[in-house]
Amino acid sequence: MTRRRVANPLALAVLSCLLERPMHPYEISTTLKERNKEQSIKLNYGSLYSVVDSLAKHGLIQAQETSRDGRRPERTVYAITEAGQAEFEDWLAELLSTPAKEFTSLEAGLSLMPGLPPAQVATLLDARAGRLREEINRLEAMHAGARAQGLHDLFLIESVYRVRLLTAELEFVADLARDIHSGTMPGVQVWQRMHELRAQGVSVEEIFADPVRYLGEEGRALLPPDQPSAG
Amino acid sequence: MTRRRVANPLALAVLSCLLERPMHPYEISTTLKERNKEQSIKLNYGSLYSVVDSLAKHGLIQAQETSRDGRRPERTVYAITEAGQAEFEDWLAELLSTPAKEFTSLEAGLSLMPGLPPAQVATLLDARAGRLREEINRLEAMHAGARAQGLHDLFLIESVYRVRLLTAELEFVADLARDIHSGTMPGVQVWQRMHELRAQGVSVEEIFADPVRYLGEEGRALLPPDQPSAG
DNA sequence: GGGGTCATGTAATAGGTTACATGATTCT
DNA sequence: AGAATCATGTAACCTATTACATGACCCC
Repeated sequence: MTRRRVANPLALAVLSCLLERPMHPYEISTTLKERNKEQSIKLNYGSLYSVVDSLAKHGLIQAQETSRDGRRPERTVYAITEAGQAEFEDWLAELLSTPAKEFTSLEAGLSLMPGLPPAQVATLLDARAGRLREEINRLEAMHAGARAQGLHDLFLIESVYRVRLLTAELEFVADLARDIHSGTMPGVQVWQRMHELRAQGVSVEEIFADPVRYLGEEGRALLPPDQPSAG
Repeated sequence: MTRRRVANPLALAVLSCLLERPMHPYEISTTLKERNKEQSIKLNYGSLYSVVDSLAKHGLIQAQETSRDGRRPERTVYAITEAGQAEFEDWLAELLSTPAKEFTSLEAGLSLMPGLPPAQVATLLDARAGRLREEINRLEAMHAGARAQGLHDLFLIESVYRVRLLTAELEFVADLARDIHSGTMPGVQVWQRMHELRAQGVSVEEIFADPVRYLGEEGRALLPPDQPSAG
């Protein structure tokens, strides 16, 4: 059983809007955009209507009225219920207090990194570092502007956090690219050699079957680590 | 149009296995688990079979044979195609070189943080910091063990990265909790006051309509920042 | 020899994303 | 007056997750 009846974080954003006053879905979406929440919570129209339906079905919000403005489509206005307020508080508390296992795309990439030759990987990481610098600069310029307008950091907090994460990522990526380029990192030679062998038509399977033959003593690191090497 | 025909990162992991040799889906899943890829790429059975079907439909892998071992269910063995190899390399290169916009749950939480009173938020963040410390310790112990076995950092790289991110998160969270607790952070007083008013039954809408009345001069920060304040 | 767990997968359902629809307003 | 954009939503499709199924092996 999934923890929450409605699991999409967009639902939490919807609740937060309705906590202020009743709105119809389109208005919710524009409100979220105005306040830049869509930078932190994925928003798209299709999902929004799904989520609103689902919240209503579970009694966390309630359709209030259906109005019509001229010949525009009908708009259904929703209000939050007591159950919805409770869910909002509980959910937000959970988000803040409990780290979730997140799967980032870089982590996925790193875990399969040996699938490309080291020189190429280092170059790709350099490119990433460049893009990270750009993004960090963009965000910091934005913060400076906002502060100049007299806005407190509290209103930028999620973006400040994002910059911190991006900075940590940048340091990591830049260091790693350097270590691979320079070849000083242990294991890079073996990695390089594996790609040379594959280019010569030796299959990965063969190499794994007898790594020491193909890779020399260094290849021993590819053997299953569980065997207690006697002596 | 979605960038890739098959978008789930699990598909990339599948391709990486088949690059080594043909396998059937269950074997792919055990291989990924053995190598701890499931720490970095979300794996579950249902998705695996979806993804394999989809890869086959798009010609990135090919069913080779259907064998049967005693009375066990039939197993279909798949091999990677040339198109699949190309896709693997291109996709992996993209993952490494191009930061994707990721939506983390903490960022979502931070962006709605004012929905709970400051003291509670600070306490929740303290709890998070504790959990982060535990997780970091757990991972570092694991790394130490792996290195003692003679494993290179290259084989731990995705986990080392994860520790870096968790550490950055921890620093941020601990600092923020401290600043909120101490009340030194600008804006915390207003935030606190808003919750007191709400507890007295004043709606968010009313406060926003006349923030200076309810919150004093500090409330001016809640007014839309775009108005050029004459003078 | 019965209860768990491994091996292997199928089916049903729920959730999310893309594409489409349609009248109103505004711009040139 | 035609093009673009806003306002508002519906429907179809695709993906992913959960639940279920079923025989084999292993342990006590």
